[in-house]
Amino acid sequence: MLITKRNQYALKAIFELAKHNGEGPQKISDIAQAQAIPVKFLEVILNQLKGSGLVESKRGFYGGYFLARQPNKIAVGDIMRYMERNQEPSQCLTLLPEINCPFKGECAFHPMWNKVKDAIYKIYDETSIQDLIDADKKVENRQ
Amino acid sequence: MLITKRNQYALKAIFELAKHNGEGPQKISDIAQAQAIPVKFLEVILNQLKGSGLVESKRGFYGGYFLARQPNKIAVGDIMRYMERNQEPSQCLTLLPEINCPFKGECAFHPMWNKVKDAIYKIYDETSIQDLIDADKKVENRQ
DNA sequence: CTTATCTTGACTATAAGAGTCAGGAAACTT
DNA sequence: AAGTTTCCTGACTCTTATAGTCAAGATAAG
Repeated sequence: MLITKRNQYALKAIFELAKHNGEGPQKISDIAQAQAIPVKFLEVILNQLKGSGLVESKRGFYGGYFLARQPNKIAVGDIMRYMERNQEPSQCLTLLPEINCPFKGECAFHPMWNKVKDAIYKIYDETSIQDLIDADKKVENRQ
Repeated sequence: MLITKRNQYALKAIFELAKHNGEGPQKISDIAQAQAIPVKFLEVILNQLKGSGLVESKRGFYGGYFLARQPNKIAVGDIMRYMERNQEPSQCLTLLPEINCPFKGECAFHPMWNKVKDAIYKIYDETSIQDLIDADKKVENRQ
């Protein structure tokens, strides 16, 4: 599938943090519940996300996670790019099958794959977390 | 990954058929060799592709596969759309994780996913098999 | 009637992804 | 200082989509 669960969860977690931006650290368990993410899995993901510099954490009693920047300064593309870079097992899972191509840079399909990749990231980069929050509020009001 | 091997193979097979368009039926084994695809797997894929109406086949001695339309009348999007529709096991593999979204049509991410999907298919639909052939020729000339 | 080729459905294998477990380390509370 | 809450970490298992194979059958040409 285009977007792994892991990446979706990363996005949702940051979305949830943005919702409570300025309210101090948010607990993993709360984020997990709000976004329907398995707690233990989310621990792993958020911990991984710290490496991106997009989120920070605090341990102990009133600990939790919080955003390192304002939601309007975080693009979906920032998250996706980081998560794709950090796919451990192999590189075969990255957005496009560049590695599998037996003809490498010379293959006839490459230009098209690149266009696709660019088109996807154009949208990701145009969409900030704040935009998603705004969209979310609209949906809520409609109900 | 964004594009499964199966879908890549489907695209490559049709690309290969287009290269020899007008020369009569092409054998599966030849296509497989030219495009580095496991023969038995390609048998399955090409057979599946018949359902799309993009390719036709002929059995027996001088049998094989051939295109049902001219390469400039086949868009990559035609192939991709058909292959995505025919992913058997579950629908979770389709291009975007719509089914997995616990908030269905109301979720804040949906508009973005749809934009991404549209952007991808825009490129797929703008690219004909003939375009790929032309790109391929250019690469060959450069060498 | 023999050979080359596609046809078909069931089958197995692999690997990526999803998710868990158990224990450890920091920070706050009392 | 002791106890609780929370994040941290790495190794581990489970699931399932995807990849690929097998074997027997059908059709067309020579």
